Amino acid sequence: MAVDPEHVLRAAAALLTRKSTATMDEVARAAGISRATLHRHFAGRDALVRALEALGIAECEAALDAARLDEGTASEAVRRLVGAVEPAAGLLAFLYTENQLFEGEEQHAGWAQIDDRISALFRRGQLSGEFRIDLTPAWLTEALYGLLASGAWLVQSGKGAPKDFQHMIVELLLGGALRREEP
Amino acid sequence: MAVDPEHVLRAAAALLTRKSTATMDEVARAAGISRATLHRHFAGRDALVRALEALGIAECEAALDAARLDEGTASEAVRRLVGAVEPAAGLLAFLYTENQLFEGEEQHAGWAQIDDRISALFRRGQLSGEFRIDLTPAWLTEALYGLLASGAWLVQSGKGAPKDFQHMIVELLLGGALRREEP
DNA sequence: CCCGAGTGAGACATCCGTGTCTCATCTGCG
DNA sequence: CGCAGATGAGACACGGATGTCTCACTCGGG
Repeated sequence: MAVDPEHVLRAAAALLTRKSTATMDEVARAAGISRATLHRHFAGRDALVRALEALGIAECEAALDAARLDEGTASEAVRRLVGAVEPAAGLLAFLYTENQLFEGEEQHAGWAQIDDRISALFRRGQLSGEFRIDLTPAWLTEALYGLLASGAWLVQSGKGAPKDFQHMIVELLLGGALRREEP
Repeated sequence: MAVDPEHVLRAAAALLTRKSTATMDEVARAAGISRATLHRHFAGRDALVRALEALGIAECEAALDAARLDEGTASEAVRRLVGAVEPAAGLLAFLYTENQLFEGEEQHAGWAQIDDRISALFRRGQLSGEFRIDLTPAWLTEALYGLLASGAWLVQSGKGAPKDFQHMIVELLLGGALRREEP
């Protein structure tokens, strides 16, 4: 029975999201295949992570496309983006921390492109007067990543409901914790 | 010459913050001692991480004390807290990700206590009408952790200035990205 | 001065994950 | 039915990190 590489990647993502140090053997088990077969499809752990990275980037790009960042207000676009990226949040959180230990090596060019698209969204909001200008687009982008990871972690640990994911992140990112008189 | 365990811990924290997979040998080198001596003070890598955890908790508690969370408005307390915790942000970011792979094992009770103190601060802000009530204290606490990690990462990667650390985090956490007419 | 605690350097065994290989089994297709 | 390709199970060697041990050196106090 032919193995579906896509399915293997999904299983690997789901496992590594929870246990980033999982063994190749554990990944194989999680995917329901043997270690040998896993190795036939992905040369090694490195190749597997690279493939996951490519998957994460692809999902990110898809979410960016689906969110139509150029349409409507920047706030609406941010809300759509968070909603669209939610299913991939766990995988992204894994890759986010994984990337940080690539130290010397150059990171995948795809990330820079994603950074640019998100930064451009925040910049658009600033230029339209919608967002404050004392917080740099780079920081807002990084903060979005951090909040996505925190949100994914909160949901995964059971301390938050999945249905609140989008609301929690968008409201905090855009509105902040302070109470307002006026919307 | 007697080795100062405190100094060793500081060096280990500084290194592991940047490279979380650093070897015992690398840690020893970073601390300016031999691997044998490192092993005499910390039974193994596990013991070293536990000691770092204790250090991180202690610094967190110290920051919580220094921030005097019960005085003034909750906003002011949050600002003081972020400022006080900044020096330990790197270490905390390391422990934050490290804790997630403790999976089955019970995590150090100290973290729960810290969570409680921070959650209590946000709850105080909500009760006083200062903070909005549609975001749970648990989420605000988790979000603070995420923003601290993102901020530390931004500064460490050179994409942000250390002097902006406190402002970036506090302003985003409390005020959000939206521009306001009124302070 | 001498002694002992503490340290550095290195050897050594061990464990764990990895990568490769072989062989038996199974499945789908002609 | 029979074959070819794919899979599962396991053995095996390799490398890296770890933990332990020994031995020589040094520094500081009695």
